[in-house]
Amino acid sequence: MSSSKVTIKDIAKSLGISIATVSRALNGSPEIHPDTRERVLSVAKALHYKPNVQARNLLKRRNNMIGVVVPEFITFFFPEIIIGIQEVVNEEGYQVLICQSNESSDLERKNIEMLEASMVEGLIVSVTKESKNIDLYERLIEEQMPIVFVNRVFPQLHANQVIIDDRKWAFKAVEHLIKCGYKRIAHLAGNEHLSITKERLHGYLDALQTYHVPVQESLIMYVGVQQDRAKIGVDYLLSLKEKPDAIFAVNDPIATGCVLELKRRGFSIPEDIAVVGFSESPIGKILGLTSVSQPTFEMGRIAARTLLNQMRNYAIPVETITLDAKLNIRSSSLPLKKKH
Amino acid sequence: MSSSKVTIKDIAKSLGISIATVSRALNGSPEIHPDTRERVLSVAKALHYKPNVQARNLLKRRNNMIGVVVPEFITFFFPEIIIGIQEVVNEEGYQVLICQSNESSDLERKNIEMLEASMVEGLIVSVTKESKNIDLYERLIEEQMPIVFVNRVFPQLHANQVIIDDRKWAFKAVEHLIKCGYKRIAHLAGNEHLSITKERLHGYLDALQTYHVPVQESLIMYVGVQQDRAKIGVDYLLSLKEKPDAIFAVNDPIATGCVLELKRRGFSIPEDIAVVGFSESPIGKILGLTSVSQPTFEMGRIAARTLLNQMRNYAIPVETITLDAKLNIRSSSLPLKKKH
DNA sequence: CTGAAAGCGCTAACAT
DNA sequence: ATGTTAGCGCTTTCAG
Repeated sequence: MSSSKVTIKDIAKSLGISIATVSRALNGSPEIHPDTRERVLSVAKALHYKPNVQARNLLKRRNNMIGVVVPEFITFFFPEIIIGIQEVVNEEGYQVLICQSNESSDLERKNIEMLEASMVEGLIVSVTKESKNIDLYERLIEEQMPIVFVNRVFPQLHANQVIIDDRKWAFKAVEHLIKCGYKRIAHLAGNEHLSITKERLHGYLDALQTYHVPVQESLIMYVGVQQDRAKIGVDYLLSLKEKPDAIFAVNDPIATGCVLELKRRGFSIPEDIAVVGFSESPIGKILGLTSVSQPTFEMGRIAARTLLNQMRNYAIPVETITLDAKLNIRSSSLPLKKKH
Repeated sequence: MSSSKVTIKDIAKSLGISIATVSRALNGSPEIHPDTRERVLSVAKALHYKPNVQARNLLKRRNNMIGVVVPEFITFFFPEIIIGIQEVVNEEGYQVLICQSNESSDLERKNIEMLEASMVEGLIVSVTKESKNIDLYERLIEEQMPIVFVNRVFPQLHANQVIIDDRKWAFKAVEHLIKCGYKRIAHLAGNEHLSITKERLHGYLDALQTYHVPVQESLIMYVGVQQDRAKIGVDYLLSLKEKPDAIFAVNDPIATGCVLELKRRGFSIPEDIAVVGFSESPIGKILGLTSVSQPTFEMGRIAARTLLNQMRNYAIPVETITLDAKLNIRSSSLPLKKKH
C-alpha cells in the first residue's frame, strides 16, 4: 500500500535522529554506531524503504545506464551480442537501454537522441545498412560520449570497434569454394556503404586474385543484407548467359534466401550451384549452409568491457578489437566430383 | 568539450535573468514574453544546453521508464513482442528497460528487483518455463505496480493478461490432424507448470474427445519448450510398440527439433509421421511446418496500451485480452491418401 | 559518532 | 511577464 513513498526522512523521524545519520547507516559508512545502524536498518525494512535512485543519480551526476542501438533484433545475431553486453554491464550495476533502428538511419538518429536525453553514460552501436549519421557520431565523440561500435562500424571514425576480420574470413570462404573446384563464383554483396559489405567484397576479390581466377563484374551484385533481397540476386544471376556455379553471399539471410529461391526453381545445392553464407545463423545451420561463424556473445562482452573502460577513463586510447571467427563447411558447398 | 554540464543557471546568468524565466521559456509556458523566449532558446542552443532529466524526474516523481522481462530474446517471438511494445510506449515518451531471464526464475527475480530499484513505472512480463515467483508478482500487485503479462501468464493472478486462446487453437491444430486421417496423434507438451502447456494440452484432449479418438497417456510427454528438448520426445515416441503417426508439438522450436530428428533417422514427413507446431516461426515456415501463427507485434502493442492505461489510472479493472490467431497448414501435415 | 546545512538541476507556487 | 523561494530525496562537507 505505502508503495515506496518512504524516504530517509521518514526513517529519521521515526527514530528521532537526523537524515544524515540514516543515510550513513544505509550506505554502510564506517563512522556510525553499530546500534544505530541496526535500528535504522530494521526500521527501513519494516517501512519497506526503497532508496530513490533518481535523487542519488542527480547528486552523483550519473545514472548507471548505457544505451545500445542495433539495426534489428529479430534475428539471433544482435540479441546474442546484447546478451553478452548485459552479462558484463549488469554485473557492474549498469542497466541497458536497448533500441533497434529497424535499419533506418532516421530512426537510428532518433534513438541516439533519445538515449542522450536519457543521459546514458555510454553507447554501444551497430549502424544501419544505410550507414549515414556520421556527423551524429562525430559530434558524440567530440562531446566525449564513450562509445563502442560493434560489427557494423564506421572505419573513418576515431572510435572503439569490436569486429572480426571480415576481409580475411570472406577470403577464406571464397578460397574454400575455389579449392572445391568452383569456377564461376558470384558474390551477392550487401548495402554499398556498409563496412561489412566493403570488407567482404574485398576478401572475395582477394581470393580470386590470389588463385588467379579472373574477376567478372557481372558476377557481383549489391543486393543488401535482408533475406527478401536475395531473390533479385538469384533472378539476375540466373539470367546471365554464363551462370555462376557458386554464390558467396554477404551474410546468412541472403544465403538463406538464395537457397530457398534456388530450390524453388528446382536447382540442386551444391550440385547445380553452391552457396556460402557469412555470420552463421540457426536457419543456415539447418539448411546445411557453409558459413563463417562469429563469436557474438563474446563480441558483446568485449564491447561492454571496452565501453566501461572508456567510461571510467576517457583518456585511454581508442582501439579496434578484432576477434577470431571460424569457417564451418556444410553441405551447401562440397568438392566437385568432375575433373577440372 | 563542455559536454552538457550546462544548466539553466548558466543560461540565466548569461542573460541576466532568473532561472524560473529560463525554465518557463524552455518549457513553452504561455506567460512569457516572446522576445525573452527567443533569447533563451538561442542561448540554450549556443551553449548546447541539454535538460537534466534526472532532476525533472526527481521533482515529478516519475522516470518515464517501463520494464520488460521475457524468458529469452534469441528467437523471433519475444523480440517481435518487444518491438510492438516499444512502438507504443516510445510514442508516449517512455523508455523500455528490457531484461531476459534466460528461462531461469532466479534470474527473473533478480531482473524484476533490478527494475524495481530503477523505479520503473510499470512492467510487462512473460514468465519463465519454471513459472515460479508467484509470490513476487503477488507482492508487486499488492504494492500497486502496474503490470501486464503476455503470452506466458499466471492465470491465478488477478492481473492484466494479453494472450491468444491457446486451448482453442491447439484444438484446431489437432482437429486438423484428425481430419487429415491421422489416428495416433502424440503430444509433446511443454514444461508442466507453464500456462501455455496446460492450455494446449487441454486443447489437444478436447479435440480427441470431440472426435471420439481415445486418449492414450503413452502418447503424451512433457518435454519442455526448447528445441534441443525435442530429441528425447522423438526417442521416446519411436520406442513405443505402437508408434504415433502424427505429433502435435507445444511450439515451433519443439516441432522443428522433431522434424530434424525424424529426418535424421530417415523418416519422411508427413508420410511416416506428420508434425504440427505452435507459434509459427520463420524456421518452421522454411521447414514447411503446419503451425498456429500468433499476432506477436500486436500482442506487444496491446500489452503496452493496457499497461499505459493502468499506469494512468490504477483503478480501472483488470482484464484478460484474447487476440485472434491463425492455423497455417503446410507440408508437414497433409491428408492421408489411404482409406480409413 | 551525530547533526545542521548546502546543494545536485529543475519546477511550481507565490509574489510582484 | 518575471523574480523569489521552497522543495523533490539524497549525499557530503563542516561542526560539534
